[in-house]
Amino acid sequence: MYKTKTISIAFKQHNHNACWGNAMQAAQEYCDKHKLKFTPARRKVLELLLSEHRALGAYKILDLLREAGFKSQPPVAYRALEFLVENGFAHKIERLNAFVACTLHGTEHSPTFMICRQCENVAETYSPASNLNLSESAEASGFKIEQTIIEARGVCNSCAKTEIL
Amino acid sequence: MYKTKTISIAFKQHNHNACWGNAMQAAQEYCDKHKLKFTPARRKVLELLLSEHRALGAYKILDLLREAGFKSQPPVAYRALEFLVENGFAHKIERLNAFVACTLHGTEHSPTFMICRQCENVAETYSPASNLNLSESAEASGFKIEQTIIEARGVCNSCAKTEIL
DNA sequence: TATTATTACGTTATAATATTGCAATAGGAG
DNA sequence: CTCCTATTGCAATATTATAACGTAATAATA
Ligand SMILES: [Zn+2]
Ligand SMILES: [Zn+2]
Ligand SMILES: [Zn+2]
Ligand SMILES: [Zn+2]
Repeated sequence: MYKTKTISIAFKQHNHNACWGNAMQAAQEYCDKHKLKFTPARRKVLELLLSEHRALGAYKILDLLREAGFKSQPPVAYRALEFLVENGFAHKIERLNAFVACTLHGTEHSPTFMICRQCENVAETYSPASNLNLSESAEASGFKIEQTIIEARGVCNSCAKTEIL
Repeated sequence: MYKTKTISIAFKQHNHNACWGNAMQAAQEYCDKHKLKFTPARRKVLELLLSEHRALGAYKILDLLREAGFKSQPPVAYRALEFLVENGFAHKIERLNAFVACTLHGTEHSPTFMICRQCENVAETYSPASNLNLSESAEASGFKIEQTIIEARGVCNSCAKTEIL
């Protein structure tokens, strides 16, 4: 677990070990600063989500928590996930009923997810221009947008290569 | 049911009776043309979805089917919904685990939904420009987008007026 | 028409996802 | 320490969705 091997995130090569460590450290610092309790269960769930750039379902997380010696009733996972999502450390991918660690924490952002339908890796990007367009058209009808989530489904580069044609 | 009263769709005033009738007729014609079986359950579910511009959960639909004299085991609703979604007559709103009738049927479209968090009305619009931007940035990382869904959450005009401040 | 294949339906059961309620406990503020 | 609040432990339950399988209806073929 937490190998140094570079894996594809945002379907790009990167040093995932550093990626993981930076994110955990940033989370710790953010919690310290905002007096949030980064309890063992919350920390562990974030570690699990960060271990790969894939979406994990709540019950998968629950299994992993149990393996790690935590209690394993559903609320354990759901409460930790709620904390992480509320504080911007993770996002829920609605299409998958699953969760990913946020790769853009701290910045105010409307996330766009690119979800590979084959490997279920999830890349998160900003979506600045598009949201702007959307806001304008919404305002025309008096709708006030508070949050926008874009979920794009497709195939990543490496899965496309191995696809049966 | 199916009153003539104009209600807010896309959070705009319109003659919903005509809106409903046109959509049902278009669905019938599309099914005739494509040799799709527009069976009573499928028709009824589309009628229900079209009766308001709100998202309905599968079990709510199931209740309404039962009231209308249909069988009421979950597969009855899910099968009809699957048919409607597959053929573009309805969309699933993932955030709500619920379904809305498509208001842009026939046109190839990547839907954008504006979902009022208060009344749960759902307006569907195109999202042309934004998808273009997205495709470009996706291609840069080798990700091939097949489908994009944008779900914007907020408050509609009329709910905003009544909101507790 | 008879034969075969396909599609849809009826029914039961169960899986997968998520929440509620309440008692017990742990940490901080005063 | 004591009060207060946030968090946890635990049991039950709610909600959403699918699997499995036989039957009936329809379509395609002969
Ligand atoms: Zn990484
Ligand atoms: Zn992939
Ligand atoms: Zn209407
Ligand atoms: Zn509203």
